[in-house]
Amino acid sequence: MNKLWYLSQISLFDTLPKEDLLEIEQITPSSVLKKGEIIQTPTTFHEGLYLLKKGKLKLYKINPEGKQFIISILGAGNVFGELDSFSFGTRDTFIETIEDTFLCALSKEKFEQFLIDRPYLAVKIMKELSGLLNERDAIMAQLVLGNVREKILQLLIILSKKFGVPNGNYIKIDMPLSHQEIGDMIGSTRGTVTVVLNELAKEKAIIISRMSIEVNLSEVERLLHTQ
Amino acid sequence: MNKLWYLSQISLFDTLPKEDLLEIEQITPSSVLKKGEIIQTPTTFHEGLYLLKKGKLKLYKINPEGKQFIISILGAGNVFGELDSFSFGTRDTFIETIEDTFLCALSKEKFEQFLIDRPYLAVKIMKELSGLLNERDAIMAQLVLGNVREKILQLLIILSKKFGVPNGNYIKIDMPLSHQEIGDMIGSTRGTVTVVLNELAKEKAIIISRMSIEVNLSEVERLLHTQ
DNA sequence: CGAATTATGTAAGCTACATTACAGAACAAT
DNA sequence: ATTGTTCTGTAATGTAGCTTACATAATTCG
Repeated sequence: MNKLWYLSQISLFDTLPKEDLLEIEQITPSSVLKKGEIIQTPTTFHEGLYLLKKGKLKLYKINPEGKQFIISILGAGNVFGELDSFSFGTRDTFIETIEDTFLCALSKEKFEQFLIDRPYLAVKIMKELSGLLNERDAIMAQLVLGNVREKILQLLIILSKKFGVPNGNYIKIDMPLSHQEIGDMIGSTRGTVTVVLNELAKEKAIIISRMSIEVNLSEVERLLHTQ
Repeated sequence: MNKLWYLSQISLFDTLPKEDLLEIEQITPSSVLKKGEIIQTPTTFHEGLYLLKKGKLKLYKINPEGKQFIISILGAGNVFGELDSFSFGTRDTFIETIEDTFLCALSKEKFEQFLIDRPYLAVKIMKELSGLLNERDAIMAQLVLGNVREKILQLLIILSKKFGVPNGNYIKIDMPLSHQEIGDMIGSTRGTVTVVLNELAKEKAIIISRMSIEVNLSEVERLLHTQ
């Protein structure tokens, strides 16, 4: 599996012709990161865009009391980083790998030139950003309006759509995921998450084991809409 | 005050040369709406982009129990609407005027042609969307991590920066604003908002009267950061 | 293997905030 | 002026979910 294969998996660039992909491959230095490395904090970021080729990142904020809120999990194909006053929603956040990860970096100059040469890419990015924005709005509404059970149900739906791998009647969320981290994604606590997950497991909506969740998507969706 | 004046106030278009503004003016039909009109619901939207020339809109979602969450307030200079799979964060939302409002509409064809002719506009839109995204992330974190008092403090900061008019040592938020609506913006309730606002007024951080709030910005910021 | 670490289960007690309810004040409409 | 409507103040009561605490199981690491 060469570099080129990864690039074609990256949604933002998936409509580029082959010669463009080859060019990106040549101009982008790539880097390898171990699980648990912190790539960025609100005070230490460097300009540039990054393409996530393999692995997963969590994007989070921390409040003055040290409580963490995970805004989003990025997987292969996502882009992040900041250029001028432009970013993919990663400004003032912590970014940390939650798996071993491969990145490739696009410098400011390279990206700008790339953009000038290919006007259709800008439209693609506009749509990508617009999608992120709509997604965030939907999540925000659920975070504000729902109770913990509903928030967990919605989170499971989102994660299994984004990171799900079919496994019989269930969809396995392909990611190590502790109850604490789930709590940090929905603004709840470890203990409460444990209780709700066990409830849902008893109702056969999910199957849980240590650091792993499998989702019966249709059942979870049903539960969310019939609360 | 002619149409052209409004257009130059619109941030997305504020770097366009005069001849471009003139062209927009000619190609955009404008419309006038009374306070309280619902422009869009999740099921009734029509394609096109809209420039808000004067007035204010609220953008909100409603959950199955009928509870409302106001995602954002748009003022003069903001753009909204949807084209293809592209929007400014207004997908699946209700949009309602909270003041008498003037809009001008850009059709799909006009907008696309405009974009093709002016590549720098795409970059401007990318930055605009990216700014919205970062703003939403910051708000979301506060909504999840903060208590009601903190959420109100942050909201007052945002609103006074976006809609503030200096008035002595205070900044008047230039918008009719009930306690219910404030509750709907932060996921709280009318009664709780009343209590907290009266607390803040007693602490001289704000001055309140019916449907009106003036903010002592530095004091409000101090309170938020020293909780 | 044994020790240290991390994830999970569970429960008592507390608290911030919602719910509900009522009353007065400001405003709008006729 | 009178009536209806909307906004605001306040308080009693209820409760979801947080805090804290402790115990067990699973994993990692020396």
